[in-house]
Amino acid sequence: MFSKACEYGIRASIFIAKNSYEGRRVSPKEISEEINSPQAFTAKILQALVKNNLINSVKGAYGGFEIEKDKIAAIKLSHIVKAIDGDNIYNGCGLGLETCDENHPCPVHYKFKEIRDGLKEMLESTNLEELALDIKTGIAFLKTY
Amino acid sequence: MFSKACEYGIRASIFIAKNSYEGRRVSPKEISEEINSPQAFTAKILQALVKNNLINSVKGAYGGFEIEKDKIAAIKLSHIVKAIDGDNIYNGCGLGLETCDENHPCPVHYKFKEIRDGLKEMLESTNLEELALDIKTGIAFLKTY
DNA sequence: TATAAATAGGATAAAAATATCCGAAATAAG
DNA sequence: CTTATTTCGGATATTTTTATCCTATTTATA
Ligand code: FES
Ligand code: FES
Repeated sequence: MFSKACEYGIRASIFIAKNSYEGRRVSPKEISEEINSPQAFTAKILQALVKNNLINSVKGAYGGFEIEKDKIAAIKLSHIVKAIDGDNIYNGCGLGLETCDENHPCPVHYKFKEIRDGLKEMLESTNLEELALDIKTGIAFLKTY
Repeated sequence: MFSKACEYGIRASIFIAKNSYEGRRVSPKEISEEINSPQAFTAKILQALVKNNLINSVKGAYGGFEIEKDKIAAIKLSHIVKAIDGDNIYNGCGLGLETCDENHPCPVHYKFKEIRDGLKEMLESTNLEELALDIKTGIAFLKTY
């Protein structure tokens, strides 16, 4: 569904959000340990999120990654997915035709569009605040063990 | 969403189904031209579908690929997807945790499960017959141009 | 200002997905 | 039986994704 990069990006963002609420910046090392992802690769993804203004980075001693508290609720999963995987998932044809065009539909167009729109709606209506809260309260997890 | 291989596999299957209704076997060459896919790669995917008993191959002169007419309606998209992409799309965690486990859910588990189950339901309730018919009547297409 | 601690970012490497090539095996028809 | 045709399947190549490594740059603090 999503690329590995995107999966890591979402998990990392949730972890950063949780820590930002607690007033702590986190490093790629800590992040990758907590979400069980390759450190250097995760760092690259964080760079992309910074460039897209979804998270903040602070260089130098006592630096790290954070998200402004009052921005957390405004960051939707859709923003993260779009920043990393682009918007093929929102607009692309399910059978891989060059463009998804209602005037020249593939055989699964109408059925697929429903799923795709459902996913889009879900990603657009889910924000980092609620997800971070689920981690904080311990009802959800960012790694298997 | 699906791999290229899976997209080609679905498009090829629909094309084969349509031609099987018309009593014609088709070659990888004709298939790849009609669905706009790389020929040799498509041939490999067809082999996999044959091994999974979803389509039939006939070697030698006047051979080609076909689907028994009375099997076409019984072949669901879900069978093709499972044969090529496996069942991660049906069971896998949306955030890439090793397993999707209700007892140890990721933060998007419940929201994601709904989408995933919707996709599964769609793939399981869509068969090759209806899709081939849409191609035959010209209301849907297997390539862009 | 010097030092230590961090992220940024370019260069590479490894793995997986996508794609091509070619000879072997099978089969229909003459 | 021979020939032409066609799928099968192994080997290889290319591209994309995933992952690692190392140096430069930035910044807080002593
Ligand atoms: S044309 Fe294929 S999903 Fe719209
Ligand atoms: S645990 Fe992530 S989708 Fe179920």
